[in-house]
Amino acid sequence: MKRETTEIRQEQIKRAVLDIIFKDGLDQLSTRNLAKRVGITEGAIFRHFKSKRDIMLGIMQDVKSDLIGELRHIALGAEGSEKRLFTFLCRHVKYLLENKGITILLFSEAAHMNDKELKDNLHEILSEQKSLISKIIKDGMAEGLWNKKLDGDDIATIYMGIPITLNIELILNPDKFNINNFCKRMFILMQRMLSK
Amino acid sequence: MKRETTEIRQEQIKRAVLDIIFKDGLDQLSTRNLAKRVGITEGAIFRHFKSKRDIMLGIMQDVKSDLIGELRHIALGAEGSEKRLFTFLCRHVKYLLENKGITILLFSEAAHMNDKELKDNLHEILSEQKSLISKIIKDGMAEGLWNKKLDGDDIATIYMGIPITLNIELILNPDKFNINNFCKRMFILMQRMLSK
DNA sequence: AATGTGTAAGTAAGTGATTACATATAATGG
DNA sequence: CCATTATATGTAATCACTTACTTACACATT
Repeated sequence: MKRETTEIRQEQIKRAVLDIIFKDGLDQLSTRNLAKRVGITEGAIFRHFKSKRDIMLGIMQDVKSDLIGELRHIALGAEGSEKRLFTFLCRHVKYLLENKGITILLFSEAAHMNDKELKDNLHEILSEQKSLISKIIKDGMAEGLWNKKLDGDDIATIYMGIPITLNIELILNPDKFNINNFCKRMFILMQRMLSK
Repeated sequence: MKRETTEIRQEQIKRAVLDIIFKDGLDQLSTRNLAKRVGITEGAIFRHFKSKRDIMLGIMQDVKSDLIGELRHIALGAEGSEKRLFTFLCRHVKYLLENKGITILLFSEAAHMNDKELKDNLHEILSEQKSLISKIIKDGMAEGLWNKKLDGDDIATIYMGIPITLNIELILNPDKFNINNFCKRMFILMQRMLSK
């Protein structure tokens, strides 16, 4: 009967959620399995989170503060647009690789769309990413770097597909998919799309 | 007690699956709700499919024969690569718009990855799409239309993000998202990416 | 002694699937 | 052509099981 503080348990539980999702699949994400993975009983889970839904909200909150926080910092930074776009993309990819269950969790929430708060959170996360990308692109156009006639939103749409596709490949093709320099390779294609 | 043939019921049931997924969300997809939507009882569902899993397999089979069949026909057709790429993309988008639950269904199967047959089906669907795209791109390069130095697989990766992103936008932004000329707009960006 | 963290055993509700039985439609034989 | 038998499609009730969550109680730390 090892005891830990709620703070520690909460982190362990959120970690376990992502771990289960990526390694065992979404259907294995029950409070039973979650408890087993953390090494406590099911009841203890509810000592640290008032509901399963609350765990999900907590994870989304982490994404907002960790990932979005960093991405915002990059996008609004002082570097040139080209550098910012590259750093942004690489940071984004890195985060997804370090938190492999995140994408599935987010999109499963989109698919189970009966919870307004969860859906709003996801919407906020994605639209913020998109608008940060749009910002970088607009800056790059103003700098005279990229073609001004392009629609920034369309570019952002294409951009958003990259991390999602990455995650799907990671699930379906964990061995075969070439992850080396992934962000660099994608960046080059984005650059070509944007060029004058 | 209206009676219909198994063939008709099977179609109705598969339709209802996609309808429920897109309109009510994945968590509403129970055999109970399915029966209600079709207008029969739960037991009757199992008269026409031996399991819920079999319904999913049936839908995947439809995707393979309908969508993939058409895409293959386009990709391997006699038109120029540029025309084929455009037609391919537009057909792909059109299919997803007409079968709005499909993407969610497919990727939820990827997320619940404990069923090898379902996962293999999904893998087959996606990798076939990718290789058809790669084919078109390779042809275009051989025609001297596009930059030969580009990695066809990377382009295909970017391409695959387009339909997925489309579907996510449809769920999260059903009103705001601009669907007009979507395939044309995406095609233009693809073209820029491919250009010499 | 008080408080925070744990456990074991429950709950009600929902799941996919099966059962025994009913009835509509088609096929058959006189 | 009609009565009878099969067959295909339907229903209502129920199955065993899983789910998220709760309760009553125990024990560790301070």
